[in-house]
Amino acid sequence: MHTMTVRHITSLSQAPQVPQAPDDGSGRTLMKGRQTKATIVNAALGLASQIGLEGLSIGALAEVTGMSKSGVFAHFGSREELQISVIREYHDQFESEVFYPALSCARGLPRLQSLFDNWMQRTTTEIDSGCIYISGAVEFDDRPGSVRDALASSVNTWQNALQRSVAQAQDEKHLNSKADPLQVAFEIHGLILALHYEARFLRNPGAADRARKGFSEIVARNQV
Amino acid sequence: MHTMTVRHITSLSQAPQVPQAPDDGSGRTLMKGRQTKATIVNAALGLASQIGLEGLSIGALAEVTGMSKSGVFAHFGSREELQISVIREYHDQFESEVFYPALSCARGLPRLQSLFDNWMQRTTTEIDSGCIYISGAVEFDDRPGSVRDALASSVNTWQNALQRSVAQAQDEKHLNSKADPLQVAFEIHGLILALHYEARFLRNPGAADRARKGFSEIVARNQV
DNA sequence: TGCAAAATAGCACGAGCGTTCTATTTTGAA
DNA sequence: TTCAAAATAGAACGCTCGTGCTATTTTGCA
Repeated sequence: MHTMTVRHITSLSQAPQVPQAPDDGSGRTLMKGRQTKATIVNAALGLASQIGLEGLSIGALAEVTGMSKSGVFAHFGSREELQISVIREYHDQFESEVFYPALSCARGLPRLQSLFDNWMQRTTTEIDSGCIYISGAVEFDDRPGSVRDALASSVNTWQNALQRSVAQAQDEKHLNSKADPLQVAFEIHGLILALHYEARFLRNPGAADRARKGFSEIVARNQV
Repeated sequence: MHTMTVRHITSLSQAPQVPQAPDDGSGRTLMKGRQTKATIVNAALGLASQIGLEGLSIGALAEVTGMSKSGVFAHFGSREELQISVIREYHDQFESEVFYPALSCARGLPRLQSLFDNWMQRTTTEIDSGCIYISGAVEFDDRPGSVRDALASSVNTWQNALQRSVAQAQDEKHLNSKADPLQVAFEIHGLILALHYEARFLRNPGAADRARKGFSEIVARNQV
């Protein structure tokens, strides 16, 4: 039927593609699509935490959010873009739960201790929920592409922040100047990974205490 | 039709299960199915190391071995049983590459050092190939079932062996009797996990050296 | 050498996947 | 209140998956 509706052929310089800024907080001028997308990404993060970024499926996501598959899909254009959105969301949450709060502690050892405490707090939560920095690493460790790149970049940002904090503790003479920030960060990372592995997979009790003990030993060994 | 052969993974020497002993070496009396199954399991282990136990597909396995899907399938009866066979094979290889060779070193610190060296050697290889004890942990950390059980049981066997070796080093007065074997094993495990994560996923150079350095620090701290 | 049993192949099934195309509903500025 | 644009739904596609059936080939003792 009357399919030949003549399209309005406008000029090549189109109207703004992503129509005006949503101005997130104040309600109005915020297009509904943005909030829906945020809802989807949050649901996706919850799903991906448990079953992994690779286990994430648009069908399951549609069911959880009460939308249609194509409705969900349209917000991302591809599964990869959805996965990247999830990584970005996790990155933001990690930053605001672990990194930023520690900035209110004094440079040096206090801040390093705070970074570790916050990280422990987050990891303890993730014993139940799962962690996409850990599961994603094994899912994408030899699967090149934009998802892997986004994940690695995000993890690297955090690792660098941790290493900087160790170096600052050296500057403040809280830690021995002979210590190697890369070495210290490596060992701390190992404690977190072992905690996640032994508590979440093996369900061994006491893993959190061992991680904390390990951290204090690392600090003690590298103190001036 | 299918007899459930739930074999005990933790036993050191497993008796041949169903039809009479294959007498592996000499050719005769060795049913062809057994060698084919061994071929499949080996191919499956290679595949699973790279893409994970969950990524393992019977179709891909059939292609790799030049068989039909149903031909491959018939040897296992289910995908789960195939995954468990792979875990068993990995367990055996790990035992004979990491655990048994260390038994020729003297009880105590020499044997513990040998266990760690062999483990490092194996993990270094797995930076390229992948490790199903690590990838499997995140794939099955909240997916109950026989695959998870087999994996956890296998990992626990190794953890116990490691802890025993630490305790023996205390008996031999090589390590401080105040040390906690669980704590020491936890920290060593963390070093291996960090090595795998940072070398395989992040492609950071120098991770192996940092793991070795970490081990020697743990030993030094717990020495009498 | 014969022949049951074991091993393997061929085929089809139902389900779930990401994605595309088109139609419909909803939105929000003019 | 109007109406183009944005958001969402619906249906269909080609694909791969694990698994179940039935045929065919191969094996290895009698």
